[in-house]
Amino acid sequence: MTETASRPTLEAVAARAGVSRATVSRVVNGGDGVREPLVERVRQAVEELGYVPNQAARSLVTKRHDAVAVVIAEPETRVFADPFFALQLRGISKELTAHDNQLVLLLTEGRDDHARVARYLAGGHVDGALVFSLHLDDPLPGLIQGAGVPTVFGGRPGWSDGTRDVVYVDSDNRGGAREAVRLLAGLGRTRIAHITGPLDQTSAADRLDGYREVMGVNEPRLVVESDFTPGDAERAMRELLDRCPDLDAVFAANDLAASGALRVLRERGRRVPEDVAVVGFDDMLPVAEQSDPPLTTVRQDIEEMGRIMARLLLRRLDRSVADEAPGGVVLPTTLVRRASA
Amino acid sequence: MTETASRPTLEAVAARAGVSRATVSRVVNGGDGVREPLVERVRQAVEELGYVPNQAARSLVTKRHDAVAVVIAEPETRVFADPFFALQLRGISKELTAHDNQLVLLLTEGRDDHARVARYLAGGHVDGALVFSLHLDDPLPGLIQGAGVPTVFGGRPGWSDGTRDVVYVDSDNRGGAREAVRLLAGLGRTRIAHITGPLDQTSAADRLDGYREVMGVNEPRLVVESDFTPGDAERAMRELLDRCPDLDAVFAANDLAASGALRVLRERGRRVPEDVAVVGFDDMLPVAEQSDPPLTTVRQDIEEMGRIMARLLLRRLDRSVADEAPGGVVLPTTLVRRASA
DNA sequence: ATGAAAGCGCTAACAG
DNA sequence: CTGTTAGCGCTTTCAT
Repeated sequence: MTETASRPTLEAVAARAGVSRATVSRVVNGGDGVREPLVERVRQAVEELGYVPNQAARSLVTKRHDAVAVVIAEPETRVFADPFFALQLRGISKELTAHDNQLVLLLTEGRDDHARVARYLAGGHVDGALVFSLHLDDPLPGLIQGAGVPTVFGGRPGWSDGTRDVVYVDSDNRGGAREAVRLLAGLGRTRIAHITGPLDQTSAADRLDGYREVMGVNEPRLVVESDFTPGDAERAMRELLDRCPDLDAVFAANDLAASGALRVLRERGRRVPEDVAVVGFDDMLPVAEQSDPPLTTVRQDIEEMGRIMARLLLRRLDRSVADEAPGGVVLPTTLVRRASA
Repeated sequence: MTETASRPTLEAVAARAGVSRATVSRVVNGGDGVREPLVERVRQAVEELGYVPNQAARSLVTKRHDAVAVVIAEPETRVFADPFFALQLRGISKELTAHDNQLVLLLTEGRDDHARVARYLAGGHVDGALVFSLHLDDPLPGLIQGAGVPTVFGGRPGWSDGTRDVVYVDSDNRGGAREAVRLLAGLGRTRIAHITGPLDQTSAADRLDGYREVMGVNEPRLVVESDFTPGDAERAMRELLDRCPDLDAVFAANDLAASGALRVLRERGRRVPEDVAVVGFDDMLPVAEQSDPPLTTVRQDIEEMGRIMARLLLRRLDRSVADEAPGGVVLPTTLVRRASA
């Protein structure tokens, strides 16, 4: 590794081009109001010296960092077992880089990390934050709001039931669930069970709400709480089958859970979809397409969600004044019909 | 959002504590050579004002950023369909934050992005880079080496066959493959097929090598190239079955491919493991444990790989001089026995 | 052991 | 239009 040999500074470029630092700075930052011949000379010098602006110095004066933090708070390891965040990150990354912003990733694993993240955000290293707070009781969102950094949340934060002016992007979990259950009902199924996700997450709670809205009557025997994992969904499915041997459909809160349900159904000799129709949620391709039978499911465009979060934040950062639509953006879902229902 | 109200500076703390900026700086950075009573007073002032050092200002003088870039070059979307990178990121993140370093994530999607990444790295925003270069012909690694940033690679880079002094961390793909095939052979299987990964990736190539080493004879009819996805693995499995109807085992280059193979085997009426034994690679839990039957597979500790990469890089950064063991670190794999073989 | 002062590399008034 | 001049907030000699 060659010694970094202190990269050239503005000064050096200026000398080389025979102009002042200010002029070089102008050219480097867009070249407005500098006459063509000079611009050209400076460009040349920049090229020859391989000049790259020092971001630290720039930030020091502009107070801009062109960087945003992505905070993923996830106590459970589960999250990394599905491609959810990966997709979201990709969407975010695309949008951010399209606007020359860097993505600083902050993964948290527990209470200690919370303090660290709060400190980091308060330290003004980044211009804004994109936060995924999945749990109702998560203290992180509060800390972050306290840090005074413009923030957009991924998923409806549980603690902001309408009042606070948080900005968030979410899928239409409730609407999607309604669609799923309506499909099942339209198929003539009458005993439609629901395997929920962890109800301390708004996405799971909203899906349950959607289910209930369509079902009308509240039939607790048809609902069992689970945790979005296939393993626990198997347990849930068994419980459901024991309680209601005559159920003829199940709406699982996500595809992973649906795949667990499918397994139990097969093991118990129920044919899908003939005896029991199954609908999942997410349209996580590797799971939904590869399950047996392939899953009918509610698709949400995760990558797009990420992109929109980034876009919202960037817009907020641009117009320095807080403006327009503080609330939430809710993305539509679409039903994807495959073999399981 | 309250106006950021310009955070307190060192100056402010100094005033408050009745000392000089230099003293505050010393305390903030460890407090060596400052007498107890003063240290206490400064600490107090820092606390009261909620002072957080401005990283940009600090970097400007120290030329240190306490940040490292993680570059994930992935032309294919496939990668995000499995939790591989997520796990690796988590390992990296843990190690990095344990040493007060930030993680800047750079995702690339094509040629344009390469230039951008190279520029970013050359721009000296980060102290080092962790790079995942999975393809033989990837130009990125070269660009990065050119940028003169200390780098550790994830996975053996294809272009560095022994010569260049690259640092990398990899699983023992070849050894793991050998173990898998030996198990199958030990089970009395004699016609062991192999579904490979994309052979322009060293991991896939190494696994194939391991397979061949144990098989001894080169029997091309038993090997078909695939791409790590379940869908294409199905195609591969069918081809294999057509060419060698009497095969009695298959070693798939990863769990996803194994799951595809399993599906075709079932569809063709072959019992697993009675008729055909199957072994995968990765031990990607949601896939390996949930497949039917559960997969016997070669486990690699992805998270640990990430952690070690970070550790290596951090060590490199500490001792400013290039020192010791430049080569590669190869992590052992372990065979996990489940029902499929 | 502490303080004074000199920049780090850049942008942003302000002159000219 | 271009150059001059102040700093941005911090670390780091160098005195004291």
